[in-house]
Order: sequence, then C-alpha cells, then structure tokens
Amino acid sequence: MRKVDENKQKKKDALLNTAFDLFTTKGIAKTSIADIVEHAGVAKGTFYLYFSDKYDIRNKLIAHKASQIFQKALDDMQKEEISTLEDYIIFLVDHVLNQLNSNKSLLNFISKNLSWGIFKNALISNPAENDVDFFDSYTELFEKSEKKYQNPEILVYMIVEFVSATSYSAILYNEPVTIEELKPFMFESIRQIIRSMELPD
Amino acid sequence: MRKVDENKQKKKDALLNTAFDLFTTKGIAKTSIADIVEHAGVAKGTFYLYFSDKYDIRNKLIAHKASQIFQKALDDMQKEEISTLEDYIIFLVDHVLNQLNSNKSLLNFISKNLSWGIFKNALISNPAENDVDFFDSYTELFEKSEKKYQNPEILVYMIVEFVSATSYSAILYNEPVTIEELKPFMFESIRQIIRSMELPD
Amino acid sequence: MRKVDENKQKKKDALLNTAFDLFTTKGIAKTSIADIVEHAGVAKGTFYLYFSDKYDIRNKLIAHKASQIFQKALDDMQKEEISTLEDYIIFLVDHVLNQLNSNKSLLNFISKNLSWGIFKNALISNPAENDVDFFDSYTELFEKSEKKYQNPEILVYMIVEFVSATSYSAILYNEPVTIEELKPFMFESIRQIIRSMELPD
Amino acid sequence: MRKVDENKQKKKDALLNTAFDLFTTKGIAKTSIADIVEHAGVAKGTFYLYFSDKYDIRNKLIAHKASQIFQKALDDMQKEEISTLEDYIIFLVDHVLNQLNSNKSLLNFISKNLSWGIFKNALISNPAENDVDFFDSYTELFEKSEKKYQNPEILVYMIVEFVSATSYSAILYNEPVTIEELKPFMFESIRQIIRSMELPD
DNA sequence: TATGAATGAGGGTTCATTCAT
DNA sequence: CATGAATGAACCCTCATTCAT
Repeated sequence: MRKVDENKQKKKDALLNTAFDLFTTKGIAKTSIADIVEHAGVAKGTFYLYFSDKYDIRNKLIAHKASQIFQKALDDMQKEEISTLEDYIIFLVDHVLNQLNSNKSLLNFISKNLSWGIFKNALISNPAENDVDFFDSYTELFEKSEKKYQNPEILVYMIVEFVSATSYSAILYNEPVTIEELKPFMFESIRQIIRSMELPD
Repeated sequence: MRKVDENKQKKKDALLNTAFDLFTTKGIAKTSIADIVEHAGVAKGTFYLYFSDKYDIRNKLIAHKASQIFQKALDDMQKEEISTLEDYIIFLVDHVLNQLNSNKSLLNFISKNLSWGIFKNALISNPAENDVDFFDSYTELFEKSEKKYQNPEILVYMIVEFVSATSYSAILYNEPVTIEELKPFMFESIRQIIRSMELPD
Repeated sequence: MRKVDENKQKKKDALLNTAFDLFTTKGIAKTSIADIVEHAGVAKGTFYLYFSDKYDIRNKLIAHKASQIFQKALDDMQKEEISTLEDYIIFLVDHVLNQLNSNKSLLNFISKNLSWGIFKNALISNPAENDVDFFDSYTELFEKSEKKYQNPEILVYMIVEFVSATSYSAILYNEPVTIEELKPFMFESIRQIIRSMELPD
Repeated sequence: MRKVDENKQKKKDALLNTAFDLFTTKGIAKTSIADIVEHAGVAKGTFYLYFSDKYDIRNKLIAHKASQIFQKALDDMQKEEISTLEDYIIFLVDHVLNQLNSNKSLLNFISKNLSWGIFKNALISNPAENDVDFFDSYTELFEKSEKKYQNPEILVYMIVEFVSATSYSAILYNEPVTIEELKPFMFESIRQIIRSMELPD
C-alpha cells in the first residue's frame, strides 16, 4: 500500500475508533462531530472526506461490530462437537449473549441502533470487506442439518429479534430478571420455536 | 372543575395532542418545542409549566397511548368466549397487532421509544390516572387459569418483547415478510413459549 | 407604544443601522451575520427574529434608503417654481445625483443591489410604512402635466435605468468622465427621450 | 504547438468551459472551485496553476463572451447595406439584444457581473488574444460617418449603459414590458441621444 | 398563570488554499 | 506540471431555556 493510502486508512480508522468510544460512553445524540474529530486528532473537514454524517459512521460501526461478534461465535463453534441445529443455535446465542454481557456499552450501542434493515444490510446482503457474511453461515448450517425447516429465514428472524429484544433489559438493568436467570427460559423458548417450524422427516 | 382548572387542562391537552401529532409525523428528533407550542397555540413558557422537557412529554404520551391500546384489546376480549390462557393471550396479541397495523405512525412512535422500563413504569407500576393497570389485568388472567405457570412475569416479558420486536419490521416494512404471513409462525411460537413454562397439573 | 414594543423596535433598528454601515464599508459578501449582531450588540438568535437572512435585511435597507432619497428630492421640488414635466424630471434627477455624489458608499450599496424588481416592489407596489409611494408621486406629476405621453411607465423605466446605469461609474470612478462632465449630455439625452414619447397636443 | 503545451491548453479550456456552464446554471456564488475542477476532470491544485481565484476566471470569461457577441454583430453588419451611423448603431444594438434574448443565462451571467471597468478593460484596452478590439471598431465607424459628434466616447458609454440597463429586466422578466414592446421606445430614444450630440455640418 | 422576546452555546457543513508526493 | 488529501477558519442557523412583564 502506498504511503498516502496508508495515511488515509489511518485517519479513517482513527475516526471510527474515536466515534465508537464516544458513542458508547456519551451516546450518539450527545456526541458531536466536533467531539469526534477533536479526539481523533484530525481536522473537521477530514471527517467529511470519509463519512457523510454522524449516522453514516454509526451504521458502518454497527455493521462492523455486529460482524465481529458473530465471527467470534462462529469461530468458537468450529471447535465444538455439536450434532443438531438446535444445539448449534443455542451455542451461538449463548456465545453472543456472553460477549454482550461482558461488554455492556457495546450492547447498549448496538441495540439502540440495530434494526432488522441495518442488520440485514450489514450482515447478510452487503457485508463490508473482511466482515462475515452471515447469510452464508446460516445457510450452511441449515443445509447440513438432518432436520429440515419450513421457512428458515423467518425462523432466523424470529430468533434474532426474540433474543435481542429480551436480552437488552436483562443484561443492562437486570429487568425483569438477570440474564442468567432468564437464559433457561429463553433457551427453552428458542428450542420450542425451532421445533414449531420443523418439517416431518 | 373550576374554570381556571378547566383552562389549565385544556392547555395541557393541547400540548399533548399537538406533540403526539408532530412526533408521529416528523419524528421526535425533528420536533422542537417551538413547533409544539406554535401548533398548540400557547406560549413557549407555558410548555415548561407542564412538562420538564421533550422527553418528559414523550414518556407521558407513550404510557397513555400504550394503555389505550391494551384497554381496547381487553374490552373486546370481555365479549369473547375464550377458555384457555393461551387463547386469551393470542387474542390479545392479535388485537394489538391489528390496531398497530392500521396505525403505523403510532407503531413507529411507540416502538422507537418503548423500553421495558418505560413500559413497566407506565402500565404496571404507575399507570396514569384513568389508564389501565396492566398488572392487575394479567394477574387476574393467570389466577383464573386452570393451568399454572412457573414464572408469569418472565413469561409475559418474553412474549411482550418477542411480539414487539418481530412485528415492528414486518408491519412497517414487510420485512422479512408481511405481518399476515408472519402471524401463524409467531402465534405458534408464542404457544410453544407458553407451554414451555407450564407447570404439571 | 408599550415598553416591550419599544425595545423590539430598538433592536430592529440597531440591526438595520449596523447592517447598513457594514454593507457600505465591507460589502455585503464580506459581511457576516456574526459581524452584524456583534456590532449591533444583540445575540445571534435575535437577528433571526426580525430577518430571515442577509438578503432579507439588504432588501429592506435598499427600499428604505432609496425611499429616503426620493423623499428628499420631492420635498425640495415643492419649494421650486417649475413649469414643465421635463423640468420637474431634470430637477429630480439632478437632486438625486447630487445626493449620491455626496454619499458614494450609499450609491455603491444601492446600485450594486438595485434591480427593477426590488425597486418596483419597494417604492411602487409595497412601500414600507412611512416610506414614500413613488407611484403616487409620478402619477401625480404626469396628471398635472399639460403635455401627455404615450406610455408613462416605460418612460419612467427608461429614465430610471438610464440615469442609474450611466451615473454609477461616473460618480464612483470618474469613468469615462466625471459626473459633472456627463450631466449636460445626460440631461439633454433625457429631454430627448421624454420628447420622443410626447403625444401631439 | 508541442504536445505538453497542447495538453496545458486543453486543461485550461476545460476549466473555462466548465466554469461558464456552472456560473450560468448555478450562479457564481453557488459555484465552488471544487465544483469546477470536479466537472472539468482536473485536480484541485491545477486550478491554481491557471487562475488566481474564482473572480479571475469570471473576468476572463466575461471578456471573452462579450467579445464573441460583438464579433458576431459586427460580422453580420458587414453584409448589410447601411448608410448612416445611427442605423449602424441601431443594427448593432438590435443584433446584440437578439442574441441575448435567445441566450438568457448568458445575459444573466454578463449583466450581473459587467461593469464599465471590466467592459472597457476587456473590449477596449486589453482585448484577449483573438478577441475583437471594440475600440478600433467604433473608431472606424465614427470616422467613416459623414455626420460628426461632440464626444464619441461619452455617446458610446451612454448608449451601452442605457441598452444594457433597460434590456436586462425586460428580457429576463418581461418587466415592465417585453423586450419586443420596449424596442421601439428604446431605439427611438437611442436615435434622440445620438442626435443630441450631433455637431452641425 | 401565562407570555414571548431574548439569549448564545452549539450544531452541522462548506470551501479556498496548501503542499508533500 | 499535476495531484488530491488535509486543513481549519468561517459560515449560517437552531433551539432549549430564561425571565421581565
């Protein structure tokens, strides 16, 4: 990579990292572009060379961070010996919840801003360079499974929404119970949801 | 009610109604207090006599609107002949979804701003005057049910979160499928979740 | 006038006067709203209570200043004994040119910004409160004149444009000659223009 | 011309053409140097190799475009059989007005920016390479005329200013009348102005 | 209680200009 | 000659909040 390009990447990364730090500590609404560039050590105009506005950098961050979480979960899943799709999914959900539980500001950032639209665009349709293509991953899981399911996309949608919606308040505020207390019920519910869409052999 | 008090209530109502209209059409971020008071026909200072800021009026609106929705659903439920808790819940969920489906700006407003904390505070712990106490309602349902359940609060929490999370994108953007296509899977999943927490007789 | 209203007028006048000073010394392009409010001793937001932007205050100033010039010329004309329309017009033009010649920054400000549209709107169709209605004035002149003319509006238009266009560079830069050298030719030309539109008795 | 020089000229022309297009469509104030270089397909720094700023390129454009208009009018005049200076001038004015009438954005661009100073500098004192020397042209006209005039330069100045001032609003906004309605009065006025400076034989 | 004029910090954004490559 | 990334001052404008009336 030429020196100029290296420098460009360095500035862009500085902006992304700084923005993430500020978004997770102060919140997006209270973070100004002036804040970001000041902490990143670049000029205000430089921000606009790489991002169109605050929400552009936010979306790119969400995509990237969400991808990282899934990538870690998938990587660790390879090392396990798991036999059924149900168990695979529970493993993934558990792994993701553990990551979020130990990084609450990340959960706060992602959950407050994640919508199915951004999620799908980021992880499924247009994963950024180097980011995991979630669609490939779950397609592969469903194909390798012995059991077949009525509508895998809806199934995944329901599980993703169910998990993210119920975990948010439990992890961050222990409401209505802690995440550890919630997990058994949540996992059992997920298994039931999966089974309810199972096709007969 | 004395004339002055009537007048006070009239101003407060004007502010609430105007704020709701603007929040649902322009969004909260793009609605200024200047907007609200101008359309409501009161002076700027008057706003601060009744609400502390934009987010105060928002929370009060959410509580009230969410309460109205439940009230309607509960009222209509009385007229039906339903025998099991499962069927009661499905009826309520379906009723609420139908209301939201025919009032998408309301869904957008509530969902973008509803968190379990606000929800609980609004409907369960501190219902505003005249608003329905959701806690009483569901406690009664569970008590009258023949079947008993492990942890009714968690069960309600999971269902509420599951429904609100999965319906949002389906109703507003038909993603990943329309709400009508989603309903059979959603309802079946809810039944499974309920059954998974059923206690043996 | 109530005290608040007095105060309002005082702020508005301060803004108008300050803007005029800055526009004539630095030019409009180089005058920022920050400049104006700072010198006027009011807050930035106050500017926007009275004017929508820099060009709004400019137009209001032009209208007002142009009106003042005509008012003075008309006032002095009353004191003279003049018999023909031709002589009235030459008197007015001469008077206006003398005013502008002794206030070159005013000429610069008005001429750089005056268009027939603004002029007509300001002096003829919508004179601001207290400002002279130029339409009434010239209508009266034409009505009192013994000689009648084909198309008074076009005649006035041509004279106004001719005078303002030819005097600008002569007064400000003595180009191609000084205003005093130009005047005899200009006045004779005006007389000829008037005569060319004269109707036979 | 050497290849490098050709390339230089090509870049300069690209900048001039692009600037003209943008100035006439968006206006000068709303055209940035970034706009110009982007549409011209050259780098930002390159602009500063050929022009000192936006107003430098503007002045060069005005000179060139104004010259083109006169050149066309003069060329066509050669083909006509005209006997008096008065008729020559009317022919030229009419020709120029027709050109501007069919190219209103050009009129808008020139008139908003033309001052006698730029005009004189461009067309009379320092015509750019290949551009017509207007001074030579009108001197020749006056010399060939049988009738002689008191002060040809002032006469030309007055006519130029009169025509440009009165035609602007008529062509662009049909105010106070259309250019076609205005022409008879304008031409008659020009004839009167010319005659008023005629010397006795 | 109610008003609304005034505030001024703070926001987002633009853009002419430079200079290392 | 040519480039274009980087700059950062300057700009316009918004708006929650206050307080004298």
